[in-house]
Amino acid sequence: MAEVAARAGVSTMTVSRALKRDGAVSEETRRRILAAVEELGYVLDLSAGALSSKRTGFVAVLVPSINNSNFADTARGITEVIDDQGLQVLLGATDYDIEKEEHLVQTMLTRRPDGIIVTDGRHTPRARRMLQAAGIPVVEIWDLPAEPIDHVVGFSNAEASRALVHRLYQKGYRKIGFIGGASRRDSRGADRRLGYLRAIEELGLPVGRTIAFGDPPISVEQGGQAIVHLIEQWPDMDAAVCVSDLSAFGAIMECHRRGWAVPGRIGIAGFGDFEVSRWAWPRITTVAVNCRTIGLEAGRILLGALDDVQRKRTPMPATLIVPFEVIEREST
Amino acid sequence: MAEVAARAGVSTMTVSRALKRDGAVSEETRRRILAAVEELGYVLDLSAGALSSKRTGFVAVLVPSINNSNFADTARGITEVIDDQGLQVLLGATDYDIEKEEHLVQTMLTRRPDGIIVTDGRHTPRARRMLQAAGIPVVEIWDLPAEPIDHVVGFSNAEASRALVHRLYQKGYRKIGFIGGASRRDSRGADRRLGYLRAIEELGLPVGRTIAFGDPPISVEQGGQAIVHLIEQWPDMDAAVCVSDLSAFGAIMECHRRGWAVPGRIGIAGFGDFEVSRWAWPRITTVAVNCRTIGLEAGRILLGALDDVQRKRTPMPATLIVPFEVIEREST
DNA sequence: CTGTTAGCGCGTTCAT
DNA sequence: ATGAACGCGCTAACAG
Repeated sequence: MAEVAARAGVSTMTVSRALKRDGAVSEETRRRILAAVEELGYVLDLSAGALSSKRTGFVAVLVPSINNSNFADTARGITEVIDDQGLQVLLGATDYDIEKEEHLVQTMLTRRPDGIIVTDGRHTPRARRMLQAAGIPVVEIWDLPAEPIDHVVGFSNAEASRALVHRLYQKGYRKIGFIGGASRRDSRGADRRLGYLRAIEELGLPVGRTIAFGDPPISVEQGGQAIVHLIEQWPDMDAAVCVSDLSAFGAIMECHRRGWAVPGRIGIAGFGDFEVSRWAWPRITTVAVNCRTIGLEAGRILLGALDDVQRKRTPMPATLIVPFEVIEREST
Repeated sequence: MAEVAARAGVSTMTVSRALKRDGAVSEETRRRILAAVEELGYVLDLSAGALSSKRTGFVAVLVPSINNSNFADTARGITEVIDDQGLQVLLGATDYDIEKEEHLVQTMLTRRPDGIIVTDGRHTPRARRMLQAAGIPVVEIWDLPAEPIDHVVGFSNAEASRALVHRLYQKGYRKIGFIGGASRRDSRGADRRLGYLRAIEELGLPVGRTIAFGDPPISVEQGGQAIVHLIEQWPDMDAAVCVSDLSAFGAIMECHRRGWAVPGRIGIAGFGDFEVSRWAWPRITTVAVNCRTIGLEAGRILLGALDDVQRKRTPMPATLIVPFEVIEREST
């Protein structure tokens, strides 16, 4: 920067200003500086800038998996909003593991992000403590934690799942099973199961028709295996609710393979409105949540909080509930 | 750090050492320091460390899209390798746009990454210049650039596609069409089309049977539309090669919907071995590349180069060609 | 609109 | 095995 400054005949401070958005620099000076930058191939060093300005421009984002189009969409939404402000996302995947989340939180904090977005409201006590002590805005997404750390953008997975079962009931289904992951690692999956159970009970339908399969994310293959178990165990089953569209898709493909008509023999519904559900044959009934919107809103709330911090106002924790929608398609 | 040092009765330098892997600190001192760290809830500030050590511990990774399981797998592979060494991935998505790539390269370099991994061998001249001038190891992946910048981990998309067409020919297919994106933005897609054309010519099959659809990534929906065009335009068509599994999947589902048997009426093949292809009905013939391996190897090569740099050896540019495999499944 | 001074929180380097 | 002095490259704060 000193070289650029020398070449442009100004001080480094003026170069610094010219290279920022808000820099109050005369047009002529800026032109000379940018020319010098170009000639020297100079690239600003933000890590040094971060040290002196005490703002790194990083936003840490923790999702269960980037290899899941729902979370990838959310991450994109966050990135879109954040990019505009010249901030940079630090993405981490927890693999649905709160221990791993704790470790990632620690690693991320080491980079001094200006804010952090975490998926889920479940954390280890230590992770929770670190998040609270970090002194930066925190946004928990994709869930409605009972005790939010700070801001929240999410919805009730249980309510959504319950609404889906009610809709199936209205369509005439009476023997409704559930296919989901075995462990309690995936709290959203667990919530969906809860909503299913609540609905079954409310409606007085036969209970206990649940297949639990391996560690989340339970995927296409396990959906296929589960539907076979379900039908073999309870041959009168007329519908199956799956913890996600991926397992619903696997279940439907397995039904084709065995000559079980969907929805003729059995109706199948998923969760998440993945792209596959819109184009599968039959198209899959599901619960749609606007994943990108979750990301956009989380990003906006974070930016607002950051702005508050900069103006030395105390940010007010916000909770934003995004809508979900049961989408009926051909599979039920 | 000064507070930790005071509490542990040592200098900050000793704290710094205790917090690194290689730190030469006595067991007793380290124990006291870690205790102080825990009591004070101290978190190391790597951005400050980066400034003085001149190593940020960042590795920039540019992929066309994170919402594509192939690239997500590669990103995971890179992260796995890189994490072990305490490095942190800075992920960016170019949206298959080399202008956007140029902008991202600039943004990333601003963070002073220790190395950078870019997808594809096509770059704007300015991006190329910036990558070369950055003075850090560069790895180009997923392609075999004619003029590599530095290291390469990839394969020939054209060869892979060509092999697929030859395999279809062996199975008896003679009227083979191609479904892909319209623009030249996706260089891997363009390469696959090239390989298809080469094979068609070598085998003396009827040419011109190509449907080009919108901007990449062409996806499930466009696959469905394209197969209809293809069959209506050339009713004697007996097979279609799709630029990716997603479009192949869309094509197959559309065929189901219209009562065109796959592979009875028409054989359909994809590219990429996405999970959907393994579980769709019928399972989809495709070209498999080990995406995670591309990531792992790219990460390893980068780490090797970083090690060379640290030991002040000049790293030798390496080119690693990963294997591909034509996988025949039920759809052909 | 521009410059000066000081310092961000560490790690390097050298000394002990 | 440990410590002291210094500086990494930039920006905040203030002055002009």
